[in-house]
Amino acid sequence: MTQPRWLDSGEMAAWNAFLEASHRVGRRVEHQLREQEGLSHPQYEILVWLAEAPGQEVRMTELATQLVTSKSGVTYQIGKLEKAGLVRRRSCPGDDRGVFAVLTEQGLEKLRRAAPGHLEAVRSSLIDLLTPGQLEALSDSLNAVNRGLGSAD
Amino acid sequence: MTQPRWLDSGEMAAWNAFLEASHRVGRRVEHQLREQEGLSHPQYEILVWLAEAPGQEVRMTELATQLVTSKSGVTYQIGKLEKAGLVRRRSCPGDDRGVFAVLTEQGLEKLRRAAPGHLEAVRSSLIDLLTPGQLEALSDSLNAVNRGLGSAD
DNA sequence: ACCGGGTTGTTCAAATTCGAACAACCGCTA
DNA sequence: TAGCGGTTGTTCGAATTTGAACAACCCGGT
Repeated sequence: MTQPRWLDSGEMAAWNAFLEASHRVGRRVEHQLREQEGLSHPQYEILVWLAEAPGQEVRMTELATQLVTSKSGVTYQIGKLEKAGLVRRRSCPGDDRGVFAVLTEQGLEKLRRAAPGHLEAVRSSLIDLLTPGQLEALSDSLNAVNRGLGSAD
Repeated sequence: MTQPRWLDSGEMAAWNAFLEASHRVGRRVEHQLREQEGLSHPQYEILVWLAEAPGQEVRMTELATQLVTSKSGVTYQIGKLEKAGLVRRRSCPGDDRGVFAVLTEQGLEKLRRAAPGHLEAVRSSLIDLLTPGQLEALSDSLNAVNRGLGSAD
């Protein structure tokens, strides 16, 4: 460890803004989904990823990677969604270890019903608070961050 | 509810980038603190807020507001920090309901030791991945978001 | 066919988070 | 001073998350 590399006031402000925004936005989105749709945000995200995947199915580990969460977390949430009939499990042909999470018809229906309210929450919590230029700049910056962190896990 | 206001591809990309960055950055920072300093991120944040406050003390509810978390969450974490000797509680003169969380000498020491590694993690997870221009743009955008959400809780 | 290293998904215990409920208290008003 | 709406911090149970440990499996080299 060499000299500590402190953050200047601008860098610190950016970090604090990032932290605060993460919490505030995450909180609002989770509340909306929970109260109006009876879904947690992780659950909703799973439904989205499944709906967009070919065959509406994704392997458990790939789901964990995409959602940036733990494997056990995915096991837990898929269990919940399965009990609710929104998702089912399918063993993976050609790999006895593998498990596909598959979106059910009910799951797709649930997603369709939940989407408008969720998107409205995303708008009011983030999108509509920014000018088009700000939004684009935000997107660019965060994409750079994600590119930087995606490789070095 | 009127017509659903869908997100265009740019808006959706921004939202996904925000979600992914929140998870990736939060995860890295939490890991670093946990592994190298034995602190959770919420705990570290509490120490920072206390250190910066006049008298190194903050009321419980104010702490919850600043950290954008729940009151019971603060009660829990302060309990942990108190057991570790990093924080102590002080009843609030003039308001028997009130409780101050006070940073101890040990707590300040802990913060001083933990800060360099934490800041290095913040750098490698966010700051150093962006150009100065990108960082400023990010800061501006997120500040706008926080201003928008700060009032309408 | 058989190892040996790597992968996959689950289980488990521990830690954390949240909101609702609660008791105690504050300040203001009649 | 008695009452009442609002605030404060804690407690409680339920839900969620995590990593480590694990059993089962895959695959390439021998």
